[in-house]
Amino acid sequence: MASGQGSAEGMPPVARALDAAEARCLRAGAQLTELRRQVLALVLESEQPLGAYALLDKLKAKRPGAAPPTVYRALDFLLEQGLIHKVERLNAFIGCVEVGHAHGHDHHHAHPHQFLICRECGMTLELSDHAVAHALEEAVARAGFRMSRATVEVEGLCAACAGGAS
Amino acid sequence: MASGQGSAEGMPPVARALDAAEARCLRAGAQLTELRRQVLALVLESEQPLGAYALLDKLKAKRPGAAPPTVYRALDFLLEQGLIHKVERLNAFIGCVEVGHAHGHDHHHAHPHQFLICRECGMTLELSDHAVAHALEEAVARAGFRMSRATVEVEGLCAACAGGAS
DNA sequence: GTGCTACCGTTATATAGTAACGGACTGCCC
DNA sequence: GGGCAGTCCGTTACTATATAACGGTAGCAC
Repeated sequence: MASGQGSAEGMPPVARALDAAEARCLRAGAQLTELRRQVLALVLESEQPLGAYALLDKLKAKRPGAAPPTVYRALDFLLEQGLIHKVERLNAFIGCVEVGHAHGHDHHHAHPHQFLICRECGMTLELSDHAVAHALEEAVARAGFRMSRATVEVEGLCAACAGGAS
Repeated sequence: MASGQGSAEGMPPVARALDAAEARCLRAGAQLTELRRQVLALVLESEQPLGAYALLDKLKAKRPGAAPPTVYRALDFLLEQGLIHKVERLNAFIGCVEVGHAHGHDHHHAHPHQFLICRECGMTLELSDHAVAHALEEAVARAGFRMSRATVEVEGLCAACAGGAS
């Protein structure tokens, strides 16, 4: 396997996600190169969404010559493969929680998802709420639109931060 | 009235919207100054969402000294008053369709809304679908979040563009 | 070999957004 | 009237985000 381990048991979450990404790219006929893998690892290691330039800074530790196009090209690839998402409100990128889950069919990319962003602590949570997705599909169809991708992002207070200060 | 006309009948839509905006600001105790009015007019005159710098270019016709802060300050004000929305996916601004509608109570700002963006022709449609808003509220609450603002933007094909090319 | 493609390094530039300072004006209090 | 605070806006400079364009290299088909 990609991480050189025989099984997913006991592996750190990031390594497991990288293996899942590797497998997914293989199936899709896409190449998860070393650069892309490094960028994906950096995104996954971060708890919070990471801006492209923050990513670039981190990347420079391993790849001194890295420049904006280096990260953006990798990010574009990862977005296309559905391995990460972009949080539009933050101009930042975050790992997709669905990668590595078992699926009956390949959803190529762009599964329905929603982000909850805490304006206090910055924590960002990904939901995959079916009811929201369904309601949105209906509304879009009623308007005569054909949907290809949806961005649903909520800014607010997470449970912890809402508890502290009203 | 602000536009110097006695009634809304027969007025061009933009002028009517400007009057509504004026009234709304009055009620809110906010000042719709000449600059802010000009920026709002430019946003309303455009069929499609307008970027801040596109706006700036247009504004320079009337206000040669205009600079980025000129537009951004006006846009911030208009956003706060709920007179325009920002389309995050496009980094662009568009007039709010709800202004001028009759409301039983003042919703200060931020009514629930969704954008449908045609990737072919760029047309952007604002919805105010209650089912979507409701589903989202429920999902957010289940996650223990307190929502303050939501961004819902769908990229796809409008009826016209979907009809032409499958 | 030649030609093609994908990937990436590199430089430069475009686009989006803010910080910070100062001047003009208004309203208010005394 | 003088002083004071608040709002609005002009102006300069700057930060942050993203892309264009060119060139090199490695792999592969023929």
